[in-house]
Amino acid sequence: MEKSEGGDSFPPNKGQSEVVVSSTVGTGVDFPAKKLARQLDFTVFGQSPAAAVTAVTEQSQKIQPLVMTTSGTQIVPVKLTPVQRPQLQPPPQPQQHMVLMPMKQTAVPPTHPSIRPPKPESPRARPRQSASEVKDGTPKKQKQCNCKHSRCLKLYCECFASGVYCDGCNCNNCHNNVENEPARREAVEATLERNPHAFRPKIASSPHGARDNKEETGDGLVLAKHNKGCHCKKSGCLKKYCECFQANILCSENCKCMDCKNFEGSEERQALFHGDHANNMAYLQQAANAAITGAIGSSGYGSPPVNRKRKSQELFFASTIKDPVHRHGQLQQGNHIKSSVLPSLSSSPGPCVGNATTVGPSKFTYRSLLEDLIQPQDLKELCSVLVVYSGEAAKMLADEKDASKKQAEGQTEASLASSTQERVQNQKDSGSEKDMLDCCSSGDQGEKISMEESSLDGADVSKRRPMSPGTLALMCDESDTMFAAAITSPNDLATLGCNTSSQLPHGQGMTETYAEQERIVLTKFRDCLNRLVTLGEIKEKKCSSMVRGIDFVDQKDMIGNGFTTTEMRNQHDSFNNGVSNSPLPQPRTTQMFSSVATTANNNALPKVHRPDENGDVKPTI
DNA sequence: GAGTTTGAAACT
DNA sequence: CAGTTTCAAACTC
Repeated sequence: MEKSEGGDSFPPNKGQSEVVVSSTVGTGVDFPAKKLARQLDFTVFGQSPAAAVTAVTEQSQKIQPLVMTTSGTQIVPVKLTPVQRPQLQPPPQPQQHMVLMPMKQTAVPPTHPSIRPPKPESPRARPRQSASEVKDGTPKKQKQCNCKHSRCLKLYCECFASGVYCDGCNCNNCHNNVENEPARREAVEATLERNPHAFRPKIASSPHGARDNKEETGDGLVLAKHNKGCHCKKSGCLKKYCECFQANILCSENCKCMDCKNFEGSEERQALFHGDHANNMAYLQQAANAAITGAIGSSGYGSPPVNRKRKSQELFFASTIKDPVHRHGQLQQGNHIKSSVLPSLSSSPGPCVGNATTVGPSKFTYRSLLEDLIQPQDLKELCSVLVVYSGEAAKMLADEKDASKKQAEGQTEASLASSTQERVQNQKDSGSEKDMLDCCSSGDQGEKISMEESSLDGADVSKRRPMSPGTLALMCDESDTMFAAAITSPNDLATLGCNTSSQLPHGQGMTETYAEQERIVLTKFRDCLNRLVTLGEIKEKKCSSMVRGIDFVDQKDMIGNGFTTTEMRNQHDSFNNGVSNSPLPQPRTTQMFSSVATTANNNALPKVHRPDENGDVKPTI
């Protein structure tokens, strides 16, 4: 098997087309490739060239011929996608893959545009800083070695081990370049002679390569094994000295390490994990984003690998409680039902839930920063307010139109007739407002706040009684299909509209009213969302500052169900209170709602009372 | 930035 | 295969 994988045939033989030589562990998680360069995967020979090509990133700035084969195949080192760095390393970085390039029966190493000029002695640049490390999430250049005595022709040299020429490295007496290709080739052969697997990936044991072997569990955990295993003695396998740790994998039975702490459940490992994340704002932001977008799981947010090795220590599930993130996830599980009723605004949907319910105790998921901030009743009230706004807008427009119409025609009509019409109109207005409030109250009474239910409600209501365009607009996402199916003719549309709209004499007026209603509703809704964003940012900052406090015990009250700091609690309450008349300065959440409510006709806003979470009845709208 | 520590690679 | 040395990255100060 290995003979055919290319590792033994470095240069490989029988390469016929451009294929990816290494897929390594490019899982997308953020950690520097570093020594993982030696995880070059020769096991994927035979993969489709298309897949191979797509696997190569544009960062293949260092595409260089590496080894000439006797069978017309050339291994070309290429930079590849970032490899996952242990949870401690936030940013991704390019990794190197090797691509077999078809040769043209020439023993001369083909030149490549990206081949840099020979560099006998590289000037110092950033010593000991991987060029491929990234800062601020921006991928940087490939790692640069600092070899001094190996001429970059031994596996000590990461460039050499990666199968790439040194490029911009800080090495001395470098022979890992095109000008020293003969010596380089000789070194490769010698290396392969010593160890036929020298250029094979270190991480992964599957014949399909590292990628296949590094299973991701959905939350960033990587299941993989170091082929040879580490032999750490003093680092506890919790430093980058350890290749397993560096590869973001747990030590396995292949390892011969001493005092290993790189296993799932290791308190030290988790403590390290926590501490690093606590100081890493990027992770917080990433988690927040993941929660919001639902892009949770495989690579968005580093997490400890699953247990692969339990030497002398048992799993400490309880220890994960120390982990704010873990606890977060656990609480998320417990809180899922509650949060799931707000799929669009609250926690992230599927992935989060799936992970939380299917993975082991050390897995964690992410919650929206707004999860505990927005309650179902909040949404209900928001919808109610918007519906009221819609009705008010329609009413005002109708009044204006009516007034202008009367001004135009009133000159010639009897004052009695005019006043009669006005009375009728007012009655209609009242009726429309009443209808709209009925719509709202119907929603309230139903207590069906979940999106799916509200959608059904909307469909039912639309059959029973007219709905304002504002209401329909609020339901557009959920009931588009039903709404479209229900409206089979313009008459239906008119029927669906609230009476306020139907009272308008002309379709044109109705359209304008609808437009105005929609504009108002959407504007207010946008304002609410903007404020939610602000609140989320506030919460994030708060979370971050507390996480930085190192004292994770205190974070219990911050993350998860207990995330109700005074500020956020107030915000939440104010959210519920809406346009409460509290003399105290209103938190931002209050402003979010009050801005909606106060800009409307205050006299038209109904007073709705409902018990809050604590059973207290408070005025809301 | 210099010095130390560490563990893989190389060597015996 | 085991022990030692070399080496360069990781780490510390």
